[in-house]
Amino acid sequence: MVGFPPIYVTVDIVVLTVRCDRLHVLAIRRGKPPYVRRLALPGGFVHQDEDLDTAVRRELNEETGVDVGDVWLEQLRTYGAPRRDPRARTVSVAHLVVLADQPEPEPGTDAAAARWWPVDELSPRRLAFDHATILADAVERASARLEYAPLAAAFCPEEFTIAELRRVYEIVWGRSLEPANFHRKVTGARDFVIDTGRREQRGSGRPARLYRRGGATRLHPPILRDTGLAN
Amino acid sequence: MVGFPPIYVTVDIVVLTVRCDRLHVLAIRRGKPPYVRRLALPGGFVHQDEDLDTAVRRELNEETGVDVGDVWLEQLRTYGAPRRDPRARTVSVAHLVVLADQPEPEPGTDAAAARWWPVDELSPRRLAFDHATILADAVERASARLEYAPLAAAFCPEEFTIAELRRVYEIVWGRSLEPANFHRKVTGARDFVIDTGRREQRGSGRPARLYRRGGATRLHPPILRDTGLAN
DNA sequence: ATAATAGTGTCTCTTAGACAATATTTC
DNA sequence: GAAATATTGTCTAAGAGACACTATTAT
Repeated sequence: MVGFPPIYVTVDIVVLTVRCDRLHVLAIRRGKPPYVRRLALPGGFVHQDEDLDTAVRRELNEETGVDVGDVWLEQLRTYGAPRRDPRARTVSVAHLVVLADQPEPEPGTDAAAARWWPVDELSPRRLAFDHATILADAVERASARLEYAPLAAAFCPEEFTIAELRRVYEIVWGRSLEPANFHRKVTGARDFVIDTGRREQRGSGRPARLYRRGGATRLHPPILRDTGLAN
Repeated sequence: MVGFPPIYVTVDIVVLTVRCDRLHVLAIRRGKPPYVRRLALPGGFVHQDEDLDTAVRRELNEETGVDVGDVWLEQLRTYGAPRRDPRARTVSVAHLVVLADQPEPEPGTDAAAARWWPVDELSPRRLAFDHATILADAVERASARLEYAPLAAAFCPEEFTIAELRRVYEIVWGRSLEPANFHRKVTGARDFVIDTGRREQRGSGRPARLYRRGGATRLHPPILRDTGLAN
């Protein structure tokens, strides 16, 4: 292996959630150069004896205090432009994590610097390194996953109403969906959501049934975002 | 950056093509341990000043003599289990490359060891490292891409008939498609294929129109593989 | 009763899929 | 003409989308 200068391997983590009807991402304000005072995605070096997703769970816990028990976690893609970090050659394996709405990270811990930011307020200039690209790729991935995978439920609490599920689609896709058709679609798909039998009453209007996430790994047929405009 | 032992970063490349009506992958017989005489995917170390896809193109050219001008190249995913290579800790960024049928790699060159293998003849035990997993993931990715991306044309020569395009789908998906419906679908999708005006005559039967790949990056609506069975 | 939200019915239009029919070539 | 393959026509069924309608709660 001589002659091949080693490269630092890191993980970067795009943690998405929905709060106050907006898509949010977890980011940390940098305290030192490079990119002082800019925002960065949580992440860090992969340890010598650690699998990639193990590193993701460890960093997430260390840096943000997020409990990473049973969350949506998938590898996004790897970013390796030679000068993406001015200090040294690093290759970063980016991951996507999706959570239900969480309280703000605990103050007074290592996680204090981490905060939720509305994604649409993060102009590319506010982010360090190539993190704007990574974030954009993550949002696009989440958008695409909603079409045919049970990702929306990962944005919701354990039990949720169909309207809550629909709001996730609407917020991530930035368009409204027909409540009636959406309802039929997701309740009709086999094992996509499971009726708990309970109901929720939050305000005016007829109380909605509460559902849990079903065991299906795919939604078939998918809910397509567009009507061909993207062609 | 002290305290973080560096990790070797490599690229592994799954080069797929269709020859003789079967899906083939380019693989190299290993000459030394570990995994002597097993088959390995082409690949190698990422150089210090090289982007990831630059490394892919360089390795592909060096190891297989494949001309990597205008081919389908996409990043697949990154494999980083701590002991995936018994010699040292390596993280490999796997890529998918799709080509039209090529001649056998040139004998007498560095590429001599590389050969095309029918994918369905490569039992996991014949492959080195975690390359069986990578190959399986690559085939699954290609399968999925065919549904909504113009990947099939990458398996075909510059100009192709609709029947050739359909054969790609049939071979990768392992099922037959209705020629009439497939024809309507792909010729009807905007900018998916472009009629050259020419025709090809290869044997008996009415000569088929020749098409080129269109500029569309998406096929909408997609051609779905299954009818919900995968749910 | 009215407002509000949940959930169902129904209609139309598009598309997939099956398969018949036609077109154009070689033998 | 017979065989083979390409391409178009036609029918049916499923699903998407629009929207009317019913159900169940709070005020």
